[in-house]
Formats: sequence, C-alpha cells, structure tokens
Amino acid sequence: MRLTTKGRYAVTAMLDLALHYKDGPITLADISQRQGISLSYLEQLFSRLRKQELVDSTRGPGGGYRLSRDSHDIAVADVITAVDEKVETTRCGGLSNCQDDSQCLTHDLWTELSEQIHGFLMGISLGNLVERQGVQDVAARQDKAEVNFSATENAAANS
Amino acid sequence: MRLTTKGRYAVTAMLDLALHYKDGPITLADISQRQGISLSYLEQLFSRLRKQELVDSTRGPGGGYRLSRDSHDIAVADVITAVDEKVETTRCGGLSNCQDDSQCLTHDLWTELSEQIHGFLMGISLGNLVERQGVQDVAARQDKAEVNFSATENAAANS
DNA sequence: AAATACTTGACTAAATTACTTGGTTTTGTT
DNA sequence: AACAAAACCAAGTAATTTAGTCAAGTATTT
Repeated sequence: MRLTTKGRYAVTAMLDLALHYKDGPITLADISQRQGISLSYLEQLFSRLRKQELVDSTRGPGGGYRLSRDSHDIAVADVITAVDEKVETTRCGGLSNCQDDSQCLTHDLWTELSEQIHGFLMGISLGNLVERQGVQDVAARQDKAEVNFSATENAAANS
Repeated sequence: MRLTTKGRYAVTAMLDLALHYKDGPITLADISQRQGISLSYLEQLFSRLRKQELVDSTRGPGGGYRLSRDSHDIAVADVITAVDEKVETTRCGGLSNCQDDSQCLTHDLWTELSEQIHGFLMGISLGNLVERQGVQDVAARQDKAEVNFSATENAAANS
C-alpha cells in the first residue's frame, strides 16, 4: 500500500465523479478543468480505473465516465491500488529466503502495518467522503450554478 | 501524508532500533546489514530522524543510534513525516484562491482523508508493532543467538 | 595521537511522476 | 454523409524523487 500524489489525483478525480454522479457521464475535460489535472494524465489514470471496473465509459458526444457502482461501494483503497502498480521492493518478495531471521522480522512488521493501512482505507468509501459536513455548502452553490442546465426533470443525464 | 518506500525504510530501521534497544547504541552498519539498506541511505534518513529528535546519536567508538524515547511514545506517523519532506502539490497551497468552489471542494475532501490517515498512523507506535504476536518467536531466536555476547548482567550495553 | 564511527554535503543513476504530442476509434448531431 | 465530441491508445519527455556513492570533516574513546 503506497500513498503518493498519483493516488491522490485518482481519488480526487473519483470524488469529482461521485459529486457529479447525477449529471450523467462526466468528461475528462470537465474533471481536468475543475480539478486542475492535465487531460492526458487523467486518461492514463482512467485507463487503469476502467480496467479495474471502477468506472464505466461512454464514447462519442455526450459520453464520459461514471462510477461503475454506488459511491458507497467504492473504497478509497480500491482507487489507490488501481492506479499504483504494485512495486514489490521487498528483498525476499513474499518468499522467506531472507539472510537471517532478524532480516525477515522487521519486514514482516512492515507488511503487517501496510495491511492495517489498507484495511483502514478499505473502510472509507467515496460515499463516506462525499457525505461529510462542509461538502453540503459547496455542493449547494454548485447546484445553484447548474440550475440553467438541469431545468427539465432528469432528462439531461440519461441520454 | 505520503506513504512511499522511503518512509518504509525509515520505519523498518526504527523498528530495528526498537528491537535492539537493550543492546545500547546501534550503528548504522548493523542496521544496514540486518535490513539490507545501504549505509549511506541510512545516513540520509537518520540525519532527518535526528533533527526531528526521534533518535539520539552517540559518536566515537561504541557509538551509534538509540531511540530518543520509549518505543511506545514514537508513532509511525512521526517517523514517516520526518523523512518525507512536505511536498505540498496542491494548487491553492493552503490559500483559498482556487478558481471556483468546485475546485476547492475535492481538494478539501482529500485533505480530510489525509488527516484521517495521519491520525490513524499516529495511533500506532513502534512499541505496538514490536509487541505483536509472531515477533516473540523470532525475538526468542535472536536472544538465543546473542547469548554469547550478553553473558554478563547488563554490562555490554551501557558503555 | 590515532583509530573509530558518526556527520555532512555534493553528486549520480535509476525510477517514477506528471505531462505532451499525435494519433485512432466510436458515436451522436447536423 | 460529414462533422465534431468524446474515449482510447502509444510514444516520448521534462521534472522530481528515490536510492545510492563518494569524499571530506568532526567528535570520542583508547
């Protein structure tokens, strides 16, 4: 389990998707503009997110990305592991062929810690984050700005 | 809060110190050999750990490093933040001069998540990790191997 | 005084990150 | 049918970070 800026970009983008879920497919260009992430970098990230089936894509005009399932069913850990390729830098790589017991000792301790962090992040969903206090305020302002577009019932979203 | 291999090296090295606390000052050469980390890289890491007052150093022959306080009073988060220089890659860097509310929204969400991870790692001390089951087994074997050296009461350690 | 061992800083190769460029396909709209 | 909007794809690249090397310096103990 690693926590890098790459993972943060991915989580941020996924949060953006979660927040605009009701607007139908969201283009990467939108996310790029809102979150200040380069479009091409988003393409790389979403290529992985799609392969991990965390998002669904629709091509062509009016297309874009959507969360593949409810935001409460996507853990932050899912997003991070999707974009961070597993770089197993351990000397003994799962095997127990360390030079001596002492060497494996702290290695195992780190592994254990890593699993704890992973478990912790598995317990936090995108939905959890979106539901937080403070989000409501900004979300309200967003809705106000978008009132022009969603004048009709719910036609705009679902093709 | 970032989690990289750098932080892992630091935590591993600090765990090694915690495990050999009773042996008096531990040289970086010892840690290098036991944990398979290059000596010079350890020097860089411990330079920071010392500045953050997580370890005490003793120079001269018989010198080395020791934890500055009880292993239960050193959180994993302390170690990681000590070696990971703060790379604040946020667009608005603490200020609220984002382009629009929406941009700050997910930024704040990430910040919140980052704080949760930090809090979680603040709750895990080096002592916690050392106390775990499984460690005892290996520690016992270590003690057996070191029986030659610590034949006397506790003279070997403290100069 | 000399050996030991930590300290410091500059430097470097490799890997990763973040981004760029330049396409191709798919698909809805005109 | 033509067009344009979007996802998709593949190289390539500059900046940063990681991990390590090297060399000179400084403090302690013997």
